Amino acid sequence: MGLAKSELFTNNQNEIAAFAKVFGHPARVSILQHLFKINRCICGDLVTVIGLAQPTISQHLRELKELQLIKGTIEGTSVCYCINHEKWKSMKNVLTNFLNMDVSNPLNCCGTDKKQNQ
Amino acid sequence: MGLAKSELFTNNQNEIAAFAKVFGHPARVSILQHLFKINRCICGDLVTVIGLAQPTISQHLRELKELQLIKGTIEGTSVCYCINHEKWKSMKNVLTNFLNMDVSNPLNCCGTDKKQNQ
DNA sequence: TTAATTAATCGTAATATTGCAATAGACAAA
DNA sequence: TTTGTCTATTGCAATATTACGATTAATTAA
Repeated sequence: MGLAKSELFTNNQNEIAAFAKVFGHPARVSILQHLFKINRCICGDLVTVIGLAQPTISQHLRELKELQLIKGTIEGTSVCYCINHEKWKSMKNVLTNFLNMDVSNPLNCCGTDKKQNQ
Repeated sequence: MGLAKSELFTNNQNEIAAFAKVFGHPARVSILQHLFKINRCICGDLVTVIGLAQPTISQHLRELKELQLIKGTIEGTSVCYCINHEKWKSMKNVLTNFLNMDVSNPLNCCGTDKKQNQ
């Protein structure tokens, strides 16, 4: 199918998945790291820095823009992209909450004497 | 192509993407939340709780197992799954480092007087 | 042994993702 | 206006993902 049955899940679960999904490609990770590093960037830079074709970079930028994690400002013929700090902060909250899940009893719940299925 | 050019990126970038990717589906988010909540789970439970078919759940469990975020122990005819806390902790480190990126100057790098490209 | 239970695997259909060449659109410079 | 520069969009090919019915494999119970 290729299509997640999102109606089976809570808004929070779908939101976590949506943010995680956009980080699920190293090019987008790399783009974000670059944007944080230089705090200003145009698309052409990224093509050189990353080594993917211009339409590919543009496509990855669009996915980041759709989640509002970055914003772009037109400057003449080029576009200046930068991190949307407010959105980044709220995304970080959502994901950090998920990553910080913990159990009352952190001991191994499965018997170590049993056969490990893997 | 559908295939990421992972050779263009650092090990760290690929690792971040791999972890994020596995969280990029709400079913896997839900499975992990359930495992944290009850600290012990058999596959059949998940099929009931989540509402996807058994082969689908099994497939999602395999992806989580491949990254060693969970482990399964055979108990009779069923399999007890639980969080691999050591791996969860190291994954959390990797992703938290990424999410905690910050810039020296958190001000908007793009002029607000310019046209917003979106 | 036979039957029942449980989870993994296989096979397949539908859809999504990745990547890029070609093109289009927007702007600046000449 | 024309030309050059930069980014977005379109269209497409290759591959990946999601989901599930059917089956298999492993174990337990009768």
